[in-house]
Amino acid sequence: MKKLENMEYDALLSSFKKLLKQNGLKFTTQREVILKTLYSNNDHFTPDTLYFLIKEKYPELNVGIATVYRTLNILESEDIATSISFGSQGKKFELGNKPHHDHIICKKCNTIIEFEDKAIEKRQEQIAKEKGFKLTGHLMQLYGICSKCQKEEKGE
Amino acid sequence: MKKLENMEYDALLSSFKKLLKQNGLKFTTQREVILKTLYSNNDHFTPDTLYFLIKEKYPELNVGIATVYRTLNILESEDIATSISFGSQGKKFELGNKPHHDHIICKKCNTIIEFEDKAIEKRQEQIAKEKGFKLTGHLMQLYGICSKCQKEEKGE
DNA sequence: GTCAGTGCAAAAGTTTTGCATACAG
DNA sequence: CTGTATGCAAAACTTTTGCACTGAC
Repeated sequence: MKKLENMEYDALLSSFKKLLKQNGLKFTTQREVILKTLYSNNDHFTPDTLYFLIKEKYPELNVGIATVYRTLNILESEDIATSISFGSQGKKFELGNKPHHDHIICKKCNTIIEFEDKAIEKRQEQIAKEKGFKLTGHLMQLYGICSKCQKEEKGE
Repeated sequence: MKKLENMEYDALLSSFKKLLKQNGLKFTTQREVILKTLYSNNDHFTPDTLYFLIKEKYPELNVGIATVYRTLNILESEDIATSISFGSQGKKFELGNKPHHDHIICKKCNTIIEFEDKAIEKRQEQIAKEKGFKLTGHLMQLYGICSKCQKEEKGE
Protein backbone atom coordinates (compact mmCIF):
# COMPACT_ATOMS: atom_id res chain seq x y z
CA MET A 1 0.00 0.00 0.00
CA LYS A 2 2.75 2.34 0.89
CA LYS A 3 4.58 1.51 -2.30
CA LEU A 4 1.50 2.27 -4.29
CA GLU A 5 1.21 5.66 -2.65
CA ASN A 6 4.83 6.41 -3.33
CA MET A 7 4.43 5.46 -6.90
CA GLU A 8 1.46 7.69 -7.20
CA TYR A 9 3.33 10.55 -5.70
CA ASP A 10 6.28 10.01 -8.00
CA ALA A 11 3.95 10.02 -10.97
CA LEU A 12 2.32 13.16 -9.72
CA LEU A 13 5.69 14.78 -9.21
CA SER A 14 6.86 13.91 -12.70
CA SER A 15 3.77 15.27 -14.32
CA PHE A 16 4.17 18.44 -12.26
CA LYS A 17 7.77 18.79 -13.41
CA LYS A 18 6.75 18.14 -16.97
CA LEU A 19 4.02 20.75 -16.85
CA LEU A 20 6.38 23.27 -15.34
CA LYS A 21 8.90 22.66 -18.08
CA GLN A 22 6.25 22.90 -20.78
CA ASN A 23 5.31 26.30 -19.47
CA GLY A 24 8.84 27.56 -19.05
CA LEU A 25 8.53 27.52 -15.26
CA LYS A 26 11.10 26.28 -12.81
CA PHE A 27 11.01 23.40 -10.42
CA THR A 28 11.97 24.61 -6.96
CA THR A 29 12.25 23.14 -3.50
CA GLN A 30 9.35 25.27 -2.37
CA ARG A 31 7.11 23.99 -5.12
CA GLU A 32 8.00 20.43 -4.35
CA VAL A 33 7.33 20.88 -0.66
CA ILE A 34 3.94 22.42 -1.36
CA LEU A 35 2.96 19.61 -3.67
CA LYS A 36 4.20 17.02 -1.23
CA THR A 37 2.38 18.50 1.72
CA LEU A 38 -0.83 18.71 -0.23
CA TYR A 39 -0.35 15.12 -1.24
CA SER A 40 0.63 13.57 2.03
CA ASN A 41 -2.22 14.99 4.03
CA ASN A 42 -5.38 13.65 2.64
CA ASP A 43 -7.26 16.77 3.45
CA HIS A 44 -8.49 20.04 2.09
CA PHE A 45 -6.32 22.98 3.00
CA THR A 46 -6.69 26.69 3.06
CA PRO A 47 -3.53 28.40 1.77
CA ASP A 48 -3.01 29.67 5.26
CA THR A 49 -3.19 26.26 6.91
CA LEU A 50 -0.88 24.85 4.29
CA TYR A 51 1.55 27.69 4.93
CA PHE A 52 1.75 27.00 8.66
CA LEU A 53 2.03 23.26 8.12
CA ILE A 54 4.98 23.80 5.83
CA LYS A 55 6.58 26.31 8.16
CA GLU A 56 6.36 23.78 10.94
CA LYS A 57 7.63 20.84 8.93
CA TYR A 58 10.36 22.61 7.01
CA PRO A 59 11.39 25.53 9.22
CA GLU A 60 14.74 25.90 7.48
CA LEU A 61 13.02 26.65 4.17
CA ASN A 62 11.37 29.81 5.44
CA VAL A 63 8.64 29.62 2.84
CA GLY A 64 6.60 32.75 2.30
CA ILE A 65 2.84 32.87 2.18
CA ALA A 66 3.06 34.52 -1.22
CA THR A 67 4.85 31.49 -2.61
CA VAL A 68 2.15 29.22 -1.28
CA TYR A 69 -0.50 31.31 -3.03
CA ARG A 70 1.50 31.52 -6.21
CA THR A 71 2.13 27.79 -6.31
CA LEU A 72 -1.47 26.91 -5.53
CA ASN A 73 -2.57 29.12 -8.37
CA ILE A 74 -0.22 27.35 -10.73
CA LEU A 75 -1.41 23.97 -9.52
CA GLU A 76 -4.97 25.03 -10.04
CA SER A 77 -4.49 26.48 -13.47
CA GLU A 78 -2.68 23.33 -14.53
CA ASP A 79 -5.53 21.24 -13.18
CA ILE A 80 -3.32 19.47 -10.70
CA ALA A 81 -5.27 20.87 -7.80
CA THR A 82 -8.79 22.17 -7.47
CA SER A 83 -10.15 24.68 -5.04
CA ILE A 84 -13.43 24.84 -3.28
CA SER A 85 -14.36 27.80 -1.19
CA PHE A 86 -17.16 28.12 1.24
CA GLY A 87 -18.16 29.38 4.59
CA SER A 88 -16.32 32.37 5.86
CA GLN A 89 -12.99 30.65 5.84
CA GLY A 90 -11.89 31.21 2.31
CA LYS A 91 -10.76 28.79 -0.29
CA LYS A 92 -9.59 25.24 0.23
CA PHE A 93 -7.40 23.25 -2.09
CA GLU A 94 -7.07 19.58 -2.79
CA LEU A 95 -5.15 17.62 -5.36
CA GLY A 96 -7.17 16.77 -8.41
CA ASN A 97 -5.33 13.59 -9.30
CA LYS A 98 -7.71 11.53 -7.24
CA PRO A 99 -10.43 9.49 -8.90
CA HIS A 100 -13.46 11.65 -9.40
CA HIS A 101 -15.47 12.35 -6.32
CA ASP A 102 -17.93 14.84 -4.95
CA HIS A 103 -18.17 16.42 -1.54
CA ILE A 104 -20.50 16.47 1.39
CA ILE A 105 -19.86 19.42 3.66
CA CYS A 106 -20.90 20.03 7.25
CA LYS A 107 -22.37 23.50 7.58
CA LYS A 108 -21.41 23.72 11.25
CA CYS A 109 -17.81 22.59 11.36
CA ASN A 110 -16.92 22.66 7.65
CA THR A 111 -15.71 19.08 7.65
CA ILE A 112 -15.55 17.75 4.12
CA ILE A 113 -16.22 14.12 3.28
CA GLU A 114 -15.67 12.77 -0.18
CA PHE A 115 -17.93 10.35 -1.94
CA GLU A 116 -18.52 8.88 -5.32
CA ASP A 117 -21.76 7.57 -6.69
CA LYS A 118 -22.06 5.80 -9.99
CA ALA A 119 -25.84 5.79 -9.90
CA ILE A 120 -26.01 9.57 -9.77
CA GLU A 121 -23.42 9.98 -12.48
CA LYS A 122 -25.31 7.66 -14.76
CA ARG A 123 -28.49 9.62 -14.14
CA GLN A 124 -26.67 12.87 -14.88
CA GLU A 125 -25.63 11.50 -18.25
CA GLN A 126 -29.22 10.60 -18.93
CA ILE A 127 -30.51 14.03 -17.98
CA ALA A 128 -27.94 15.69 -20.19
CA LYS A 129 -28.99 13.51 -23.08
CA GLU A 130 -32.65 14.37 -22.52
CA LYS A 131 -31.81 18.06 -22.73
CA GLY A 132 -29.67 17.57 -25.82
CA PHE A 133 -26.39 18.29 -24.03
CA LYS A 134 -23.08 16.56 -24.42
CA LEU A 135 -21.96 16.28 -20.81
CA THR A 136 -18.38 17.31 -20.04
CA GLY A 137 -18.37 17.57 -16.28
CA HIS A 138 -20.29 18.33 -13.17
CA LEU A 139 -20.12 19.87 -9.78
CA MET A 140 -22.02 18.38 -6.91
CA GLN A 141 -21.90 19.26 -3.26
CA LEU A 142 -24.21 18.17 -0.51
CA TYR A 143 -24.64 20.33 2.55
CA GLY A 144 -25.74 19.14 5.93
CA ILE A 145 -24.87 18.57 9.55
CA CYS A 146 -22.37 15.85 10.34
CA SER A 147 -23.02 13.26 13.02
CA LYS A 148 -20.66 14.91 15.46
CA CYS A 149 -22.35 18.30 15.19
CA GLN A 150 -25.78 16.72 15.40
CA LYS A 151 -24.82 15.24 18.74
CA GLU A 152 -23.49 18.55 19.96
CA GLU A 153 -26.73 20.25 18.96
CA LYS A 154 -28.73 17.79 21.02
CA GLY A 155 -26.33 18.15 23.91
CA GLU A 156 -26.91 21.86 24.22
CA MET B 1 -47.23 31.55 -13.39
CA LYS B 2 -46.58 35.02 -12.22
CA LYS B 3 -49.12 34.61 -9.46
CA LEU B 4 -47.43 31.47 -8.31
CA GLU B 5 -44.11 33.25 -8.07
CA ASN B 6 -45.62 36.08 -6.14
CA MET B 7 -47.26 33.71 -3.79
CA GLU B 8 -44.00 31.96 -3.21
CA TYR B 9 -42.28 35.21 -2.54
CA ASP B 10 -44.99 36.30 -0.17
CA ALA B 11 -44.67 33.05 1.73
CA LEU B 12 -40.93 33.51 1.90
CA LEU B 13 -41.36 37.06 3.07
CA SER B 14 -43.77 36.07 5.82
CA SER B 15 -41.51 33.37 7.10
CA PHE B 16 -38.64 35.84 7.09
CA LYS B 17 -40.72 38.33 9.08
CA LYS B 18 -41.77 35.61 11.47
CA LEU B 19 -38.21 34.50 12.04
CA LEU B 20 -37.09 38.05 12.62
CA LYS B 21 -39.81 38.57 15.19
CA GLN B 22 -39.00 35.29 16.91
CA ASN B 23 -35.44 36.47 17.33
CA GLY B 24 -36.32 39.96 18.47
CA LEU B 25 -35.01 41.44 15.22
CA LYS B 26 -36.63 44.12 13.15
CA PHE B 27 -38.04 44.06 9.67
CA THR B 28 -36.55 46.89 7.63
CA THR B 29 -36.76 48.13 4.07
CA GLN B 30 -33.15 47.16 3.53
CA ARG B 31 -33.76 43.63 4.66
CA GLU B 32 -36.77 43.31 2.42
CA VAL B 33 -34.90 44.64 -0.59
CA ILE B 34 -32.05 42.22 -0.03
CA LEU B 35 -34.40 39.27 0.26
CA LYS B 36 -36.33 40.40 -2.80
CA THR B 37 -33.26 40.85 -4.93
CA LEU B 38 -31.93 37.47 -3.94
CA TYR B 39 -35.28 35.99 -4.80
CA SER B 40 -35.93 37.62 -8.11
CA ASN B 41 -32.63 36.69 -9.67
CA ASN B 42 -32.09 33.03 -10.15
CA ASP B 43 -28.37 33.17 -9.77
CA HIS B 44 -25.91 32.92 -6.98
CA PHE B 45 -24.59 36.25 -5.78
CA THR B 46 -21.50 37.40 -4.07
CA PRO B 47 -22.31 40.00 -1.40
CA ASP B 48 -20.54 42.52 -3.54
CA THR B 49 -22.60 41.80 -6.66
CA LEU B 50 -25.76 41.90 -4.64
CA TYR B 51 -24.72 45.24 -3.19
CA PHE B 52 -24.21 46.83 -6.58
CA LEU B 53 -27.41 45.35 -7.95
CA ILE B 54 -29.35 46.87 -5.08
CA LYS B 55 -27.58 50.20 -5.39
CA GLU B 56 -28.55 50.31 -9.02
CA LYS B 57 -32.14 49.26 -8.52
CA TYR B 58 -32.91 51.24 -5.38
CA PRO B 59 -30.53 54.20 -5.50
CA GLU B 60 -32.66 56.21 -3.08
CA LEU B 61 -32.13 53.62 -0.36
CA ASN B 62 -28.39 54.14 -0.19
CA VAL B 63 -27.82 50.67 1.22
CA GLY B 64 -24.43 50.04 2.76
CA ILE B 65 -22.28 47.04 2.02
CA ALA B 66 -22.17 46.29 5.74
CA THR B 67 -25.93 45.88 5.80
CA VAL B 68 -25.78 43.46 2.90
CA TYR B 69 -23.25 41.37 4.78
CA ARG B 70 -25.17 41.58 8.02
CA THR B 71 -28.44 40.59 6.38
CA LEU B 72 -26.89 37.74 4.43
CA ASN B 73 -25.44 36.42 7.65
CA ILE B 74 -28.86 36.54 9.29
CA LEU B 75 -30.45 34.84 6.29
CA GLU B 76 -27.83 32.17 6.43
CA SER B 77 -28.02 31.55 10.14
CA GLU B 78 -31.79 31.29 9.86
CA ASP B 79 -31.42 28.82 7.00
CA ILE B 80 -33.28 31.03 4.57
CA ALA B 81 -30.21 31.34 2.42
CA THR B 82 -27.12 29.23 2.07
CA SER B 83 -23.70 30.31 1.08
CA ILE B 84 -21.66 28.25 -1.22
CA SER B 85 -18.93 29.09 -3.35
CA PHE B 86 -16.85 27.55 -5.75
CA GLY B 87 -13.92 27.87 -7.90
CA SER B 88 -12.41 31.21 -7.93
CA GLN B 89 -14.52 34.07 -6.78
CA GLY B 90 -15.48 34.40 -3.11
CA LYS B 91 -18.62 33.42 -1.31
CA LYS B 92 -21.94 33.22 -3.05
CA PHE B 93 -25.41 33.17 -1.58
CA GLU B 94 -28.62 31.64 -2.79
CA LEU B 95 -32.01 31.29 -1.22
CA GLY B 96 -32.57 27.91 0.29
CA ASN B 97 -36.35 28.08 0.30
CA LYS B 98 -36.95 28.37 -3.40
CA PRO B 99 -38.59 25.49 -5.18
CA HIS B 100 -35.56 23.42 -5.78
CA HIS B 101 -33.90 23.01 -9.14
CA ASP B 102 -30.46 22.38 -10.53
CA HIS B 103 -28.79 23.66 -13.67
CA ILE B 104 -27.21 22.39 -16.84
CA ILE B 105 -24.89 24.97 -18.27
CA CYS B 106 -23.50 25.14 -21.79
CA LYS B 107 -19.80 25.87 -21.69
CA LYS B 108 -19.88 27.53 -25.10
CA CYS B 109 -22.86 29.87 -24.97
CA ASN B 110 -23.61 29.86 -21.23
CA THR B 111 -27.21 28.87 -21.78
CA ILE B 112 -28.68 27.59 -18.55
CA ILE B 113 -31.37 24.95 -18.45
CA GLU B 114 -33.06 24.06 -15.20
CA PHE B 115 -33.97 20.57 -14.23
CA GLU B 116 -35.11 18.61 -11.28
CA ASP B 117 -34.53 14.94 -10.68
CA LYS B 118 -36.16 13.07 -7.86
CA ALA B 119 -34.06 9.99 -8.40
CA ILE B 120 -30.83 11.88 -7.79
CA GLU B 121 -32.21 13.70 -4.79
CA LYS B 122 -33.33 10.47 -3.24
CA ARG B 123 -29.88 9.03 -3.78
CA GLN B 124 -28.30 12.12 -2.23
CA GLU B 125 -30.41 11.63 0.89
CA GLN B 126 -29.21 8.06 1.03
CA ILE B 127 -25.58 9.04 0.68
CA ALA B 128 -25.92 11.65 3.40
CA LYS B 129 -27.48 9.07 5.67
CA GLU B 130 -24.65 6.63 4.97
CA LYS B 131 -22.15 9.29 6.01
CA GLY B 132 -24.11 10.18 9.14
CA PHE B 133 -25.13 13.59 7.81
CA LYS B 134 -28.46 15.31 8.14
CA LEU B 135 -28.85 16.74 4.65
CA THR B 136 -29.90 20.38 4.42
CA GLY B 137 -29.26 21.17 0.80
CA HIS B 138 -27.14 20.63 -2.22
CA LEU B 139 -25.64 22.26 -5.23
CA MET B 140 -25.50 20.42 -8.50
CA GLN B 141 -24.46 21.81 -11.83
CA LEU B 142 -23.84 19.84 -14.97
CA TYR B 143 -21.54 21.26 -17.59
CA GLY B 144 -21.62 20.41 -21.25
CA ILE B 145 -22.30 21.55 -24.78
CA CYS B 146 -25.88 22.28 -25.75
CA SER B 147 -27.41 20.88 -28.92
CA LYS B 148 -27.18 24.21 -30.73
CA CYS B 149 -23.45 24.57 -30.04
CA GLN B 150 -22.80 20.95 -30.93
CA LYS B 151 -24.25 21.62 -34.37
CA GLU B 152 -22.14 24.73 -34.76
CA GLU B 153 -19.03 22.81 -33.83
CA LYS B 154 -19.72 20.29 -36.55
CA GLY B 155 -20.40 23.10 -39.00
CA GLU B 156 -16.97 24.60 -38.49
C1' DG C 1 -39.41 56.23 23.96
C1' DT C 2 -36.46 52.20 23.49
C1' DC C 3 -33.37 49.48 21.41
C1' DA C 4 -32.04 47.18 17.23
C1' DG C 5 -30.54 48.62 12.45
C1' DT C 6 -28.09 51.58 9.46
C1' DG C 7 -24.33 54.00 6.94
C1' DC C 8 -19.95 55.27 7.31
C1' DA C 9 -15.25 54.67 8.18
C1' DA C 10 -11.85 52.14 10.37
C1' DA C 11 -10.15 47.61 11.39
C1' DA C 12 -9.31 42.82 10.64
C1' DG C 13 -8.53 39.26 7.52
C1' DT C 14 -7.25 37.42 2.72
C1' DT C 15 -4.90 37.41 -1.52
C1' DT C 16 -1.94 39.73 -4.93
C1' DT C 17 1.90 42.58 -6.43
C1' DG C 18 6.38 45.21 -6.68
C1' DC C 19 11.01 44.85 -5.89
C1' DA C 20 15.69 43.44 -4.87
C1' DT C 21 17.97 39.19 -4.28
C1' DA C 22 18.57 34.10 -4.88
C1' DC C 23 18.95 30.28 -7.60
C1' DA C 24 17.36 26.75 -11.38
C1' DG C 25 18.40 25.76 -15.95
C1' DC D 1 24.82 33.98 -17.25
C1' DT D 2 19.71 34.73 -17.88
C1' DG D 3 15.50 35.22 -16.32
C1' DT D 4 12.12 33.00 -13.28
C1' DA D 5 11.10 32.31 -8.23
C1' DT D 6 11.39 33.89 -3.71
C1' DG D 7 10.65 36.51 0.68
C1' DC D 8 9.30 40.54 2.33
C1' DA D 9 6.42 44.44 2.72
C1' DA D 10 3.02 47.13 0.74
C1' DA D 11 -1.17 47.21 -1.76
C1' DA D 12 -5.64 45.54 -3.11
C1' DC D 13 -9.53 43.12 -1.85
C1' DT D 14 -13.11 41.16 1.23
C1' DT D 15 -15.60 40.97 5.45
C1' DT D 16 -16.48 42.60 10.19
C1' DT D 17 -16.85 46.10 13.83
C1' DG D 18 -17.42 50.54 16.46
C1' DC D 19 -20.08 54.51 16.69
C1' DA D 20 -23.48 58.08 16.42
C1' DC D 21 -27.80 58.57 14.43
C1' DT D 22 -32.26 56.69 12.46
C1' DG D 23 -36.33 54.30 12.46
C1' DA D 24 -39.30 50.00 13.59
C1' DC D 25 -42.14 48.49 17.12
